[in-house]
Amino acid sequence: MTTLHSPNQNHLLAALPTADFERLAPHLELVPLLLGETLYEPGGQLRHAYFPTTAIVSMLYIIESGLSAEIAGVGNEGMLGIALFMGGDTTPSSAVVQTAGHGYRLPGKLLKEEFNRGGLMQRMLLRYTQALVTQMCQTAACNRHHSIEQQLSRWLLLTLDRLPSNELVMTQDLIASALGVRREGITEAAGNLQRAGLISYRRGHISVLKRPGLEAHACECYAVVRKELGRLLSDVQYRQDTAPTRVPAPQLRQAARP
Amino acid sequence: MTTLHSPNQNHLLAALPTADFERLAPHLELVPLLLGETLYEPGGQLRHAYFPTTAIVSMLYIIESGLSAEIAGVGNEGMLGIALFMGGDTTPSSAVVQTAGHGYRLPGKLLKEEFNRGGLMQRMLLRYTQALVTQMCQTAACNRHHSIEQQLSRWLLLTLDRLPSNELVMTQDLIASALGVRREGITEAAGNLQRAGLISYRRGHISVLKRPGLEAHACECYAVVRKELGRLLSDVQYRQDTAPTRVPAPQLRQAARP
DNA sequence: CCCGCTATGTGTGTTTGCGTACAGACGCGC
DNA sequence: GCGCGTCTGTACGCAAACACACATAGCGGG
Repeated sequence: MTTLHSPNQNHLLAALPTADFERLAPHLELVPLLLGETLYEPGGQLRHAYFPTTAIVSMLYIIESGLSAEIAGVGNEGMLGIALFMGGDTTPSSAVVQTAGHGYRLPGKLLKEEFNRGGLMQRMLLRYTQALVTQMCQTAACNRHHSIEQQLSRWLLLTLDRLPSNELVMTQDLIASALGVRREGITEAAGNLQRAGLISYRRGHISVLKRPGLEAHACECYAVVRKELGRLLSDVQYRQDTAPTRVPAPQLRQAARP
Repeated sequence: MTTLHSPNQNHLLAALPTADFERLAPHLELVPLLLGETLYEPGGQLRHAYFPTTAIVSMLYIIESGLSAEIAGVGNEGMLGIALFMGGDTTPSSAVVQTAGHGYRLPGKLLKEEFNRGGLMQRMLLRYTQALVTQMCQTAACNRHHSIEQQLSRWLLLTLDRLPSNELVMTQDLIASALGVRREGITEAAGNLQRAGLISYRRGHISVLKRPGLEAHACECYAVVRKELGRLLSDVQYRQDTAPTRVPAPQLRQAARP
């Protein structure tokens, strides 16, 4: 019998040394992450760290006027709750579930303790934070200089990389608030991509038809983030025992362009 | 006799426990940081960490087309070279001196060693990184949603907070590349601020005349960053011996608005 | 003191994305 | 299988910022 869910579906958890993992395992709680659910409120205390397995969570920054901007996305390659070990227990950004699925959560106190042991877990978490920072930088520059259509392409590709299928369940409204643009802007950009035969759209479901074409439409930002994520997280050693339930290798695929 | 320069002018160095500081001190090298000088090239190896004292350094992200976006600014409240202890020895962003002055540099290897001791230095560096991340998030959102004039106001205030005087030496061209906009955009925005009597401009020199007015012109982003920086770095304990040469207290002033 | 470099001011036309408004269309639940 | 709520497509006018082009002015070096 195969378990449907396993902490090892998350790359960070799967890369923990056996001793560390076994110490944490009893405290890992499987939680369903519902579409649109808010994991962190801006300014609130962080009670848990989340390790997504099949879900994707978006780190959003919301300004006074209610407008938002996505800072970074987190899938099974990462975790949420960086601030727990960075100090200061709160984040200024909110975390919203972008693709429904599951994840494991760990009481914040335990994550902090584990981090402070200073072992491999610490190294991995810091390395991951660095990858996250890279993503944030690229997003910031992309926001500034690239068109909505390019940004949409980038976003679709990054999201797709975190999913097993080539279809994503997602309304244009949600995408718009992730990219920090109007819903109509997404309608138009998505329309263009559809007319170009790259994607197909149907009320809340987007299928990517021609991935290479989409990559050509996207700005360089996609390739850069992909490459950096690969570089920083590539040398991770997975535990032996993860083999059975392990996801089909680091799920982020190779970028097509050099 | 008073020394003109001292590592204690940098808040992070000034907050190190005596034992830690004395271990590092012999390796701290005072370097002049020239206007426009590039400390880090994107993708290059990080040889040194920099602790600005009187200089201000801008972390810039430059995209393929040559356009840029400022990620964050670093003055004597912080340091450059985060990636050294986060893992992966390189940064995707470049670091450019925005206000000439001085700083101390430390061989990267030593910073890493010190970080890995896991003491107060580690806690401080992580805490500072968290503050930096906050700044990056706010900048990203600000890029997306606020006008050039608001962004310019924010930027002037943040820069001013890191300087002893109310004048900054800075061409519109440099500001433009920091904010990732056209030079003409800055000319226009600065013209408006000048006509409003908030600043005065003269070929490479900007004086802030009415700080409160400028704060009113700026978006919320300024106040948010200020507050968060204060919160995260406020509980720092300075060493006794820093008293003589110490800068006039945490130089970041209190935000005017609540 | 003058020259030349560089910084700054200004103008025109164009593009992108925003705000608003509304019509149709899909799909879920009853 | 019907209805309603939500999602999607489209259209208009507008504002912000862009690209490009050029005129002027300050400052430092010779």
